[in-house]
Amino acid sequence: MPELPEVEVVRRSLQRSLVGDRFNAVEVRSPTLREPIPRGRLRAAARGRQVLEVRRRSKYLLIDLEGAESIVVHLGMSGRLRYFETQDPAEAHEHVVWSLDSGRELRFRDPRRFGVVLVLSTAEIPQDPHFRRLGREPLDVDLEGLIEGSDLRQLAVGRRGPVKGFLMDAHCVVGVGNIYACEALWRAGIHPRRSVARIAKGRWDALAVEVVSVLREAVLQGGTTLNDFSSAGGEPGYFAVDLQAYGREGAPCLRCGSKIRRITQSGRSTYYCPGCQR
DNA sequence: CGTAGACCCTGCGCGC
DNA sequence: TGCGCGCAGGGTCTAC
Repeated sequence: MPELPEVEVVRRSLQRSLVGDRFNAVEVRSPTLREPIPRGRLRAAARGRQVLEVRRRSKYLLIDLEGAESIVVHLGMSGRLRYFETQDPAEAHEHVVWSLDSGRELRFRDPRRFGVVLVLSTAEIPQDPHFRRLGREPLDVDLEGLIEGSDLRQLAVGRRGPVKGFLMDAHCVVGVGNIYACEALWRAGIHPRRSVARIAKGRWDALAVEVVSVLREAVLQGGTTLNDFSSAGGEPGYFAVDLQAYGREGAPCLRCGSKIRRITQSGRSTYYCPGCQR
């Protein structure tokens, strides 16, 4: 479900309506997601603590609480984090349900259970295995600025293999998943199988520009809803209509008219235009 | 060190 | 209608 834009959209809706609210209880309904859910720590963190801020690092949501602890949520492939009224009927696969002082509930639902829910102290976060080796935020305006061609080129030094895998490797650049990797490469006119060792300086620049623009546009459109993605308030995203390569196998390229092709790379579908991606 | 493949898990749409 | 297959937005571990 979620790449950087979708996680960012959820973050923004939580930031708007969760900050200032207070957790008062949590119910853990399944023992394990991708990792065991830390019941005890989650319960302690839910006891009367106010939400100070909701942040994002890579595809992780960080719900900062009083007491210098954060509830950390990763949505995996099928995870959703949404609030509900208490009387709203429960759906299948609601693994964690928090109740809030406002009377609402925050529910984490994840049929495939590739997601993660944990609690970390502020001090633990940078050292934690989930965060320690993460790469560059492409849209981090405050700290490092937008990602540039020179950043990508440096990150790719010593690497081999196709550029699509490089873009999707969170140890290099975070937040770019299968959809936006395909879209950025289409926009930049770069073949997804091209080796990172064979990309000229100017093309790295173009790629960085397109990574930034596709992610930004997707955030503005509320993310990409293919199946069931929604913000924390339940609104779908509208970027799917702007996808120009992903999911368009056999359809004409919107730039050159060639048929969009689907191939498999590292077990994931790649969509690209054989006519204008080189 | 880096990369490719298997694997984690459930649901959906398709062809038969 | 029912069944099997392939596919799905992520990440980690293992074997090379």
